[in-house]
Amino acid sequence: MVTIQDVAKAAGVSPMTVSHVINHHPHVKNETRERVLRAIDELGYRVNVAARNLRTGRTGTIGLAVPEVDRPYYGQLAAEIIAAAAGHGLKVAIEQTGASREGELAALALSRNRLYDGLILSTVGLGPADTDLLKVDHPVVILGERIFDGPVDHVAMPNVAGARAATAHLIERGCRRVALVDGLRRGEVDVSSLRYDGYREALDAAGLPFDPRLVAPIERLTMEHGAAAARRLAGSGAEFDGVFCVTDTVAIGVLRGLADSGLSVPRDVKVIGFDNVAEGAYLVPSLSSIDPDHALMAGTAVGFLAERIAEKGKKGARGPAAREFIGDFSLVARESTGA
Amino acid sequence: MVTIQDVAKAAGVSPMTVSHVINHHPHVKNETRERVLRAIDELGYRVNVAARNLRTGRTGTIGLAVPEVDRPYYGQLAAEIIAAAAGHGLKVAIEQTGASREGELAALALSRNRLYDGLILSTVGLGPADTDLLKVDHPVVILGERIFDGPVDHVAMPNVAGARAATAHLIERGCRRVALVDGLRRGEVDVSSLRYDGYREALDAAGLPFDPRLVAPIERLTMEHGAAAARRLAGSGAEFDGVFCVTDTVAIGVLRGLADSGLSVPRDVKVIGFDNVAEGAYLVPSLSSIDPDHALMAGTAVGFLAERIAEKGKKGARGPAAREFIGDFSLVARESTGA
DNA sequence: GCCACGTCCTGTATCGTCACCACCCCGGCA
DNA sequence: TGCCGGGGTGGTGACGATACAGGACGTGGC
Repeated sequence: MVTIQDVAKAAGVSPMTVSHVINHHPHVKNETRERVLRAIDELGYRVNVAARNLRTGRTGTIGLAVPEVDRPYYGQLAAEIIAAAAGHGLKVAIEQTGASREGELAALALSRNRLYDGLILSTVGLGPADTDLLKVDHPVVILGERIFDGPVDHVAMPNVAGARAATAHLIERGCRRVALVDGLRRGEVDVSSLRYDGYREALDAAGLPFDPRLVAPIERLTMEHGAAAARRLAGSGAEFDGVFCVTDTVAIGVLRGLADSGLSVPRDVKVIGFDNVAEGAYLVPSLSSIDPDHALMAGTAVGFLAERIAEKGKKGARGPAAREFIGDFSLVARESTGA
Repeated sequence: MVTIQDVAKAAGVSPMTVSHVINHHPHVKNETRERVLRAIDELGYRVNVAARNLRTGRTGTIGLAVPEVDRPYYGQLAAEIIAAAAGHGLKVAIEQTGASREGELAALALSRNRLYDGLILSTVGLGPADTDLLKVDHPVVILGERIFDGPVDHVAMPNVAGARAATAHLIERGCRRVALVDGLRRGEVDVSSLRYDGYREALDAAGLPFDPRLVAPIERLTMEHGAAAARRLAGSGAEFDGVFCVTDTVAIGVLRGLADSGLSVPRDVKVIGFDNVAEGAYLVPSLSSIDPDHALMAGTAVGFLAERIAEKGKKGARGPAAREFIGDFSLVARESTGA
């Protein structure tokens, strides 16, 4: 294995000069630099990242903990995060938490082992009760929802407002009995609870009554459960002419379930989702959705994290207190809520 | 920062003993072990992964280079790989190559920097001409297609056989004019070329003529391009009653494009894809596809890589020569090829 | 009584890099 | 002439862990 020493010897300089060249430090004569670069090339020298990491205390890698990358939403999120991180010279390692509290804690632990410079955590399992666990001395950014008064930076979706807009859109399009397919509401700050709130607000604003029979809770936010929920709704005898689905992934399942039940979208029932995953535009009927501007959210999350990582370098200032960014959204009306 | 030395001092043992405890080495008295564990706990000691990596020459992380994780297929592949790697105690960092040759080379370079113990490369841009570039001294497994006589392990899809089966299925269901939507065929070993071969074989076997007007090449294997291709086909005046799509992602677009053109699936046109992505089962109509057993392929790829990594540890034997595993497949018939 | 062996533990020497600081040299300026 | 400053370069010493070799001690066989 060829080390920096070997290169130094070959180029007739000290290892430090080689290091300066590698790291683009100034104060190296052009001629020297070129001699070093030539030696590097000839010997086929490659920096040993592990040694550098040890010396600098940085790994150049951040962790991204998501429930499962194979759900469309998280895959697209991961892609955005990776792209944004690349802009900061950071690599991204993905942890799958399986949407469980344990998985999320395990990801936190890895970060604590200095395997990652920082962690972007897309929480599902952690709740306000766990804020203490987040009081760690390494950079963490929570992405996707809000942990009330958490001690770390948050990049949150416009959950309530988006859900309200989605529901209002259904109502505008003529729906009077809007169903809701959402996940288990465990507290005040999980996606399902927040979007439920938005749904309720929109009903209230329109003066429509809330009918608990139109709420179909599902255990996991998957296509499978979405489809089952739609069939359950259709089979329950409760009348409904619109469905707000807590995520697009669920909505894809719901569209399927409605078809299974012989209901036509948008004629019999209008459907809207949340997340605006790429697939939505290509479904038949195409899926209306709330678009939370993933790129901006991903960019902001990575930006927050990068700042925290940078400020750990300097000893002084701990930087600003926990920040919160709530993304904006736009409504994308497509065929599933069409006339 | 608390180091192994601090723990050793607190527990009244040598750093090595602490190391042994951490790494579950035998030959440590129970009482000693517990004393050490208590010290670790009290001091809040965490191993410094960077230092361990430097000393052992391993990082415990493998790279997974895919074109883009936000395409359903690669997202699902990534999920399987991450799960399989976890079984070997390996983390996975994802590189997005953007389906370009440069991106794939960049991923190789990172691996060469010992940032990763090994690399799983889902090639799209590299061709047989690049086999030399793969002659590297660190573990690499090519996943997804075959680079002819490459010097590294391969885990390939049953591309030709699968495509033949898909096309034959359309023919069995009564199609006589089967169109093909595939990517650019650049050589002999890219996905598009191999699946094209399978398509041709099935036509020949059924005694159906090949009509070049029924081949719609697209630049990138995306939903967008798939939809455009379908509209092009429908508008071209060429008659067709079946479409084999080179991937499911493309097929999702094709279904959309056919709907835009007023064609009904499966009544007017039957459609089949390749990959069996999860979404396929929930589309309306649900998508018939070739299921290549992702879990097995992912498991095999990770297994190959893990073996190579292990054998690098011992100095002797370079292990077996380049291996090749071609996965099996099954045909999943759904509504899109229904009566 | 002696040796061989297994268990349990330790001292020391790196792994390859970069931070820190010292240093040299030379031109410019008082 | 002497001093200063800064561009360019190098020496030293960790970073925190583990590999390796080996030592102390106890046990058991002959």
